[in-house]
Amino acid sequence: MVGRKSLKGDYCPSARSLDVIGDWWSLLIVRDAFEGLTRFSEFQKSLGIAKNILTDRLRTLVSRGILEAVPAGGSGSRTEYKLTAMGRDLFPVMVALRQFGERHLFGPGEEHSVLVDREKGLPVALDIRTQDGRTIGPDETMLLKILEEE
Amino acid sequence: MVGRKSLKGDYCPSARSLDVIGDWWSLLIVRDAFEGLTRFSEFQKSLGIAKNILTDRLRTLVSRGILEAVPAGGSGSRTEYKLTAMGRDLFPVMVALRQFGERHLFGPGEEHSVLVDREKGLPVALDIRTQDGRTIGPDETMLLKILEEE
DNA sequence: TTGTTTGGTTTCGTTATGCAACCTTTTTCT
DNA sequence: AGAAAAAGGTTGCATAACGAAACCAAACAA
Repeated sequence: MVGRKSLKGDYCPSARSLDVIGDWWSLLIVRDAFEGLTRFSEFQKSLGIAKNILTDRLRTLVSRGILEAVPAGGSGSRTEYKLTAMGRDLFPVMVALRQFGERHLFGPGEEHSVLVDREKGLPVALDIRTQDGRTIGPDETMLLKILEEE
Repeated sequence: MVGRKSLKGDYCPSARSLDVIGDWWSLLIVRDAFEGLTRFSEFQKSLGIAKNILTDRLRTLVSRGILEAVPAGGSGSRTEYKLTAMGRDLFPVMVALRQFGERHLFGPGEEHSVLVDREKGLPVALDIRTQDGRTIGPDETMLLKILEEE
């Protein structure tokens, strides 16, 4: 292996995103961060991830601007890992993954957690829309490619 | 390693989704499939992935119901890999990743491809909304957890 | 101040990945 | 039809990523 391929230079935004958070653990860490976990041990307990790997992933997520390492409130002190503004912008990705899972990955009658509107307690919806408000699917869209020149 | 941890049994739909398409290559293959690629060689050329890995990923995606292997039109014949209905339901995930990338992973003035409404040619939007139509962010939501019993 | 938890690092063995060579079946060219 | 090329893989080997467990220093609690 010459090293895992990097997609940094790809013109496709999805590819670049995967380059940043496409790792198997990274999005799970982000998911937990959305649920309020901040400490090394919390992530480790929640995910069952090896400590050396968690160390690496947290560092990477921090270096990429998804998480920030802030000194924990106390005196000493230890660090807490919190989502940055950029990290919070991953919310739609998490919701999209969730909705896919809900629809396809649970048997009938099998229970799962549900993301709800805090105010009314009703499940949230995610949709893709045109500028004039129509909800659309993959077939009603197309990709406008930009060709770069040297 | 006793084998990569499986999240199949997790009650969190996001986790299960990641279990199915959280692999580094899988979502890139799905992305290409959304762009109309169907053949082994097309994916290989587009992604620069090693052939043995591509073989493995295509098989896995088929076995999980994301892609289907259909005999190519001709006489012989070779197989084409197409998104299933379930696979097409990954569209919001792709769009969410794309929007994140567009917002954070390109420098100002740096060009990238854009997903547009086929009819009007305008960029599409993705948003998360309550049942009564308000667009909301992570702070206005909460997770309703289901505790399973034995 | 002694012990315990937190937040790691190190070592080592296993798994995943990439590369290149090879192979068989289609398709294309003549 | 026959030869050549391309498609669609498979195999073997080298290396990088990963996981488990042991170890360790700084914080914190008693």
